[in-house]
Amino acid sequence: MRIGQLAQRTGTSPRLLRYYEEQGLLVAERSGNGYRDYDERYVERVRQIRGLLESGLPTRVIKQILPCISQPGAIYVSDATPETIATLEQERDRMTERIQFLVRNRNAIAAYLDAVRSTRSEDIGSDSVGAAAE
Amino acid sequence: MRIGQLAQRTGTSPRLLRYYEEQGLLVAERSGNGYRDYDERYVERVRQIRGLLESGLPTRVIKQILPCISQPGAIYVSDATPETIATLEQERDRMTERIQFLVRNRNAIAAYLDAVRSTRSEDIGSDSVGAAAE
DNA sequence: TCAAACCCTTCCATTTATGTGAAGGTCAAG
DNA sequence: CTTGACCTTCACATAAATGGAAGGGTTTGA
Repeated sequence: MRIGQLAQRTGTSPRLLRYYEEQGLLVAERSGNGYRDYDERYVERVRQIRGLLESGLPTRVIKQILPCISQPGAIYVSDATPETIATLEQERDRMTERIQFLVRNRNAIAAYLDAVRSTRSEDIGSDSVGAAAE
Repeated sequence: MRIGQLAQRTGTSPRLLRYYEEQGLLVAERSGNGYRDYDERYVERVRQIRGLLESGLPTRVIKQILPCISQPGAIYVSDATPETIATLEQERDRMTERIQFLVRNRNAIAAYLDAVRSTRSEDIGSDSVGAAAE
């Protein structure tokens, strides 16, 4: 598929996909006319890039971990240098920390919202106490 | 405590803490001489700011959610406008998505590392198969 | 007491990372 | 032969953070 369609299917823009290629994150094949040519797997790959970026990982790191987690089977296990492995272990641990941190804070927000809900319903009376729960 | 000490205890710099104050993220009390005066709770607050920023949340959002999750008891429940509540609900959900995404990818990395480990040990022989497991 | 270390504000410039806009040209299909 | 999608390239935008200088007050400890 061409760049426009991939952009559409991933909710991004052609511009952004070209930018990712420039950054070495998402290098496309080329068809005869010079157009970028993406196959189906690129859809998921773009989503992963977006997600990792939104989770605060820098492109430098994404570039390293993406080839390892894009392959369904661990076919490409061989091309892992010791440095890459070290990076991966480090990032795995960083992600674990980040997850714990986010869970704690998400729960704090949720708790606050619950508290607000009870306060509100106390203020108003006794109506709709459990309404609109998650 | 003064700004230098807070910086030291949070692994940041005075410069950054002043910057956060400028951004409305971390407004300090002032003692008589004009020096910023931080109490113990600011340590955790700084860590929360750092963590949320590293997790990809913009300052605009952090500014809104921080007052709600900093209070141990939900004392300050009252000063929540409907818009704030909407933001909080939205961010709670976004964080949930982010958590799920991170867990999936962290697990993918972990699985890859495990695969590498088995491959390596197959290559070498039968030694140290289950060593250094998480 | 006095110097070093710390603090203050303000201003301005720069860096890094992520992303967007637009100009000028090519390709393909109706 | 026009329209729309694509190409490259250069410039610009935004957010977070850093650095430094000017110019001046405060604390601390030798």
